[in-house]
Amino acid sequence: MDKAFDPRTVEPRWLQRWSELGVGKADADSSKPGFTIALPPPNITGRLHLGHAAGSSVQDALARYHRMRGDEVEWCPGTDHAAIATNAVIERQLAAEGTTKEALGRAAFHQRVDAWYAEYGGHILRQMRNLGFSCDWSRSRFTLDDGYVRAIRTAFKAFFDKGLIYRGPRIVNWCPRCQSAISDEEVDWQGHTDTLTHIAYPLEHGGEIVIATVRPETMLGDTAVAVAPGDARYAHLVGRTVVLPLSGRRVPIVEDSAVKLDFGTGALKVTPGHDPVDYEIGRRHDLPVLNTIAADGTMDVPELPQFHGMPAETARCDVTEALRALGTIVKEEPYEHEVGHCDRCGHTLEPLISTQWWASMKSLAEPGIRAVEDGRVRFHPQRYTDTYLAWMRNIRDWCISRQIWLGHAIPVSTCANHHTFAWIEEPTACPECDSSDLTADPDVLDTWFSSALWPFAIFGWPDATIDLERFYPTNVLVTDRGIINLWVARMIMTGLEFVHEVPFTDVLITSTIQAKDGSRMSKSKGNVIDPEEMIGRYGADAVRAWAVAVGTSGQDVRFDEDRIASYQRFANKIWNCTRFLVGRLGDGNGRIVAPDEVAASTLLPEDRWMLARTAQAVDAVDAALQSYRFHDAMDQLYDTLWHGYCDWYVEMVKPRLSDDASPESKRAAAWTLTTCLDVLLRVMHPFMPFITEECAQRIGGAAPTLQQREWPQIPYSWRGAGTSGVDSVLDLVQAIRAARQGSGVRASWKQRDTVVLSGPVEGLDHNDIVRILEALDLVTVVDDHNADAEPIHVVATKIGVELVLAAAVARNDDGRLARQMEETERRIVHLTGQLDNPRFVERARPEVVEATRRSLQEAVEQADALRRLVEPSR
RNA sequence: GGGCGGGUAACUCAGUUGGUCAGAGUGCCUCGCUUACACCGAGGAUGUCGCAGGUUCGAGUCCUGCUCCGCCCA
Repeated sequence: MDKAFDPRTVEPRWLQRWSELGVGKADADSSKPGFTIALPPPNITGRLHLGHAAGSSVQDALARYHRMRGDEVEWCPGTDHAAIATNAVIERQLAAEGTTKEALGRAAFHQRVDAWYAEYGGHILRQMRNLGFSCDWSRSRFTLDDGYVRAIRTAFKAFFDKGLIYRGPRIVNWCPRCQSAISDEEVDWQGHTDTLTHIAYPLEHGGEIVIATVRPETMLGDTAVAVAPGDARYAHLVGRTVVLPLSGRRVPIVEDSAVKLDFGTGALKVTPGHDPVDYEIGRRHDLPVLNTIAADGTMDVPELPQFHGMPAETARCDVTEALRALGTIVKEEPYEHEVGHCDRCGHTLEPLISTQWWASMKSLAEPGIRAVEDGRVRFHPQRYTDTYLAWMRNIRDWCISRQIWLGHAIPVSTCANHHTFAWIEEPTACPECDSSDLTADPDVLDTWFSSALWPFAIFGWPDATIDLERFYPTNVLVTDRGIINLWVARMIMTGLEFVHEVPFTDVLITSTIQAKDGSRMSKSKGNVIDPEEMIGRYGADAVRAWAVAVGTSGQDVRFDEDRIASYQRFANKIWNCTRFLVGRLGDGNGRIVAPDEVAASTLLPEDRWMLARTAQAVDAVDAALQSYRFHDAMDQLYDTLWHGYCDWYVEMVKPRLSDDASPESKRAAAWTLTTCLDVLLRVMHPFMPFITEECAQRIGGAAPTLQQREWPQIPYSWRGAGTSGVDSVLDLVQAIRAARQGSGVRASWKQRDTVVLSGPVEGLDHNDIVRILEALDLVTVVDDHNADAEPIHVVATKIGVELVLAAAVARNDDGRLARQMEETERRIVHLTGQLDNPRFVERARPEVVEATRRSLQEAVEQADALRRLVEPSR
């Protein structure tokens, strides 16, 4: 084995092996319990980013864990057609070529799209395969697959026939660049500093009312001025008429509770055609709706030719100037607010009235709310339940149509006799009047409509397939909190509606990885971290372990490359302790000769100590994964392998592996070393699959992959075997080391020091203590020290010693004992105070009081030991 | 404006029902290249757990207010 772990030579070997063994492929006929994860489908033309890598690491850990637990695991991958994004790319290409999609025609446009998919599509899944994620690649799905299209049309038609889908004019978020409506959930709000302009609107018959707005250009579409009900400043004006500057139109002053008293002047210009709040006000007061901005974002005011056709942003300045010329600008002040941008292309959105298809959500939301309220779906961390419920309880109808060409056509046609109907198979005649003069709807569906069907559409719904029966509902959904409403909620609603079962029982929300400075990672800021680069630098295991440890706390985390590096070192540690066993217990061919199990009676206390620690780690991992606390699991494994196994156990046991050790003791040590490493490798495998495979392979008799090994079953005998005695000796070792260093002895001085034990350790006989002490440190335990040697006194938790340094150094009491004494006494005072308080003894739980008493006793014992050592010798 | 979350060692973060919970990793200081590992080992220093109140025998841990920073929704 090489001196250091090199992921670049190890990883490719296992990628190939897993692929040959078909590790991810699920058998729908298996009789094992099922465990299913639907991979949140990434954009087919996308590239893997850190968030994907982190989320996939978590899913892979779950998948690998459950395979080892004996479940039939289906982790179904796939991709999403990302209509708006891809549509935008193609349109940009066309524009660069000096043409448009309209000039090209639909057929040619779709050819362009197919060519684009062929060239860039699926790259992200290939990246995932190359990183060893154990998805079931044989079941990979794409939202434009034929079967998937049928699922979408089936769902659409079911909604349509139930009257849950309707078409009508409403105010929408319109992207003038994409030329399409955008749903509320896809609006990217960005902070802007604009100008809040106060404008005096003259009243008919004299007087004025001053309104404040950040969008003066929309005043051309004002159809009212609103004030808050009961606002004393304006109550006398309600019902009067405003004469709008520039257009001269007469509009009423109304009262509406949407108006905020303390915002601006307390008087609001109402533009129902171009502001969602105003739209609602307009509905309540039956105001006319004027469209003064066209779909391309230019002013549509033919009656005012000086503004007509200019971009709205330009018009904002020009209108302000025109008003200034009229002398009606009262005040202009800077104003910070949030402005909606298109999620996909970044363009500023323009709220405007548009005729769209809508899905009525209220009746679908109710079962979805109940499913979460009664715990059929659980969010982790739990608090996201509130995010979900708040949105569901205030749900609004969903704009499902998009005016782009790419995507699923809205499966609706209208015949010459104005019969409108939804269909699954493309129709040739109207089902009502048999007319063959049909017009198909030109719009396409929101991509999220198809995503909403993901957990069952991937398994063949609407057909009653074996896969659907076997794998639905899925168990866990691992995703980002940003799409709880956009996606998770909708999957729950459609799952309940169409398959009558929740689509998953647990939703695990992963952390958002921020840039080092806490800002959001984004391509435009250029602060994006490429996961493949990190993997190249530190190895896949390091990146995975980091992602799993850091990515499930439910808290945002700042990217910290050093943290990944620390897991690289951990992988190296795993490698090297395996290398140690291969060196000492190997067959000469790089494999460990697995010793036969030894009789329990031959195990020494330190062997039982290691078995117990290993058992504890396995239990902790199981418990942690039960509640998705991956961080705890990783911490436990890191600590047990590095500090328990490598730092302590391997060091304790080294002398027993030499040729002059007793064969029985050597066998016990060899068996314990091998067995514990094997167990730890298996338990670490879900988190660090490559290094664990590579090392486990070197322990004789292993299966072709750890994925075919069982999750360790810990024998009862491993647990609870009294190990506190060993811990006490280890404390003592640390104390001796500290004392020696505190005395200024050079560490390189290799003469053995002498130790005189001051008392027994429970559960250990004298030989045990001597063996462990002498194995871990350059000391010899003797009955008594030389009378003229001056000892250093050392006290650990339960045991004290006199340490005689072999090196003739001047005593350099650094005040260690005095500090220790002080600390212990402080502790005694604190604990005594607590126990002297009758209210504590009365009210605290008995086990707490008991624990406190024990602590006090230990402290007193330690103080005694300190005194015994210090005082008589002075 | 409404809601949620965060402010714990120099840095990045853990702290599951209030009672050894003041931790880890990194960094820093001292020492050591001892045949598993310098991607290492041994030892060490560092925190009035954002601020102010309150509940409690006892509070990073619960409640209230304030403050700063994120996110979601309007």
